[in-house]
Amino acid sequence: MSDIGIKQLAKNLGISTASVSRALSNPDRVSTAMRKRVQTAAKLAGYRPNKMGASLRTSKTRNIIVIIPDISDTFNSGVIRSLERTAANRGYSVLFGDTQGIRELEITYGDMVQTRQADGIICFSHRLPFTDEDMASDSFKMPPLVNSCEYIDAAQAGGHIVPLVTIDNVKASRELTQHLIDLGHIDIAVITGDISSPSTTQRLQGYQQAMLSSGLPVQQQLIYEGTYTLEAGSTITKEILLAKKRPTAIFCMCDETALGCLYALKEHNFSIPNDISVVGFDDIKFAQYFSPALTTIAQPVAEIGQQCVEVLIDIIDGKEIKKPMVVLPHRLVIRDSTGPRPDR
Amino acid sequence: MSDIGIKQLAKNLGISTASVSRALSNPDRVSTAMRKRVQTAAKLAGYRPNKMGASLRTSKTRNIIVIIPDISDTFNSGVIRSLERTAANRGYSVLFGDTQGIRELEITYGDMVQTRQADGIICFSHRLPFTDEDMASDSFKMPPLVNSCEYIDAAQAGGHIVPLVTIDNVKASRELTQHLIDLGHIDIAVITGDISSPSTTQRLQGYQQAMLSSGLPVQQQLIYEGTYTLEAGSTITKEILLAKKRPTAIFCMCDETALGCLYALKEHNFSIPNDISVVGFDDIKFAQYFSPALTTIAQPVAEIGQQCVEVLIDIIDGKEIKKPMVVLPHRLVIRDSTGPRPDR
DNA sequence: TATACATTGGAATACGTTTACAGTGTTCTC
DNA sequence: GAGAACACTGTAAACGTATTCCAATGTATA
Repeated sequence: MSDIGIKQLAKNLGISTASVSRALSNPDRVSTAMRKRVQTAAKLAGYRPNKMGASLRTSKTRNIIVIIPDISDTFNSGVIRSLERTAANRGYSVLFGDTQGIRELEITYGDMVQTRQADGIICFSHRLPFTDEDMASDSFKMPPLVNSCEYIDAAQAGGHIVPLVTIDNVKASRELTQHLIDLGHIDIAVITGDISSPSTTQRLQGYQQAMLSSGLPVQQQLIYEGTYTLEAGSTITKEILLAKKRPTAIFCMCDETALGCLYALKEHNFSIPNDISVVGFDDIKFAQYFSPALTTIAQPVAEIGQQCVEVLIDIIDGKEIKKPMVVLPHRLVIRDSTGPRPDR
Repeated sequence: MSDIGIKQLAKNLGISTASVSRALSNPDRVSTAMRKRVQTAAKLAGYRPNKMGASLRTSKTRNIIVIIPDISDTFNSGVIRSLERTAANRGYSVLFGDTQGIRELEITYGDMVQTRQADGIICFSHRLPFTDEDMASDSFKMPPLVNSCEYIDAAQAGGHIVPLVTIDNVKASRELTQHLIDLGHIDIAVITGDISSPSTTQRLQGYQQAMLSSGLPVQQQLIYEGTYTLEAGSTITKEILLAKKRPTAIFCMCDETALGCLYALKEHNFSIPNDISVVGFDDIKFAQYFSPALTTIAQPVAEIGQQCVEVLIDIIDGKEIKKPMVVLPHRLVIRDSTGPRPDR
């Protein structure tokens, strides 16, 4: 803990700094005697190599910057935890940038690779964290970057391929909708996420596909634009209840929204699933404790986080990536918030 | 974005690196003409200063490491978000270390200040992230560190005073218990958090104080040792229901536990608050959407995060800190999960 | 025995920045 | 108009490490 540097340590031992460095970070390039001597001396003196110095020399920071619109979102939290864990195992630290969806902040955090504060980026947004200006420049070089859960349009990315770790949103959404259709539901309302995000679009697609392939009409007035929040679920559900012809099922595009939805329904004395069925998406840890327990799509949170980091590190290490897209399996979890369509 | 350094930029402009550095980071120490010239050239060339180099020189990283047992805990998430935001405003980045309560990981992350990867630490644990061995060493110097919500025993800290940002857990717990007592409850069960954490002990104290000052007995068999999790709430509640003499109220030491508790009660067809009252602690964003909406103690999440960062940066900047402990106001939020003691 | 070869340690350098110090020219003061 | 004060810029030395050369030593080969 004493503020000792490699030079001082070398001097104490009467050897060169090179030997110290080797003994500590490349132990096999040095004799056993030397290795032991240096290592014990280092421990004794409480020597801690200054990572700044090392980083400057090697131009590797062993940091990963995670750019995320809302770090306190429950689904994200799960992924984050896994990210951090995997990164730590691989010898990387994780920095977080919570952007609140603000473009300017995205750019700021995106810049951290350029300024050598991080070796790569994991992004939870559908936009790249670089200015159009930067990306248009012909000297632009895409830094190591992996996207989590949100597809980035190749056009927006200026032709760059952005690796992606995700589930198949279309398919998951189709299955979830099909589950409702199988229960006899015909009028199925949807509360979407932010309409600008591809995950929302994809889930909407899945919904439409399921409806059409069962010969059911897609009713535009049943599609409500929301956000991935509790509040949206609550307020929009009230709106839905005011409709002349009420749906018998509500598809919420995330679990938080579904909780808001359940809340509003119960507030108005609807019985779930007897009067109205509700489904969510994500399977956050609370979902099974909701009342009623929520039918939803479970995303493999831990695997998503892990894969993001693995792929990113591969890119950082300059390895060839076979597939730019990792699609992980989801799971339809049927609980108590869905039931047969009520007779009218 | 082109990989250009300060030297090259200086050479291009036919000036010294000193002038470039000054023009960019100390603009007032340079003539207007020079400033403009350098700034436009820098922008044009896409020059991004290498922070590693700067850090090495200044021995400031502008990083803060946050050591936290569970990053995905809903209460923590809120604080984290605020932390990150405040830090960013003050020009600091935040690194996260999720320790899962594992001692070894705490140490690893605690070491990041010694290895110059961060300037200070914000800690969410009741233990310091240093080995006893290190702390015993007389060359040990406490790095800038602030504790969030958890008191650290001075003895454990080897006599060091550890700044703390928290609410008054004893008082909050007392008020919460008093609320139940005011409703006529006498047999009030408690589901604690991890018994090793001071916040739990303090909340327990508050409970006992309230009981005693109302002349009610503290019944040891009503105090159940749990953890700050959903699962604990659910399983322990079932245990409580099996007791010969059932309590009429349950005090859960965090909202997640309370949700688990509500779940178990409903599963066994208890009506809340008619049969049993339930209170939580924290007021996580879900609390008001629970059914019934949860009576709880609201912690000022945003302020906690902000204060932690402010105090830490003051310490880093070597400022004298007036008070080593910042106690923020909490708020008793009465919702629908509590009601009068039922007649038996 | 002489030569090639493997192993090991040391000296020096580079990474990219900031900053103390020195130097130059300009303006101000009396 | 001389000297001081000032504003600005350049020179060069760090910061702490990893690594590339080289030299030296010991070891196996011809």
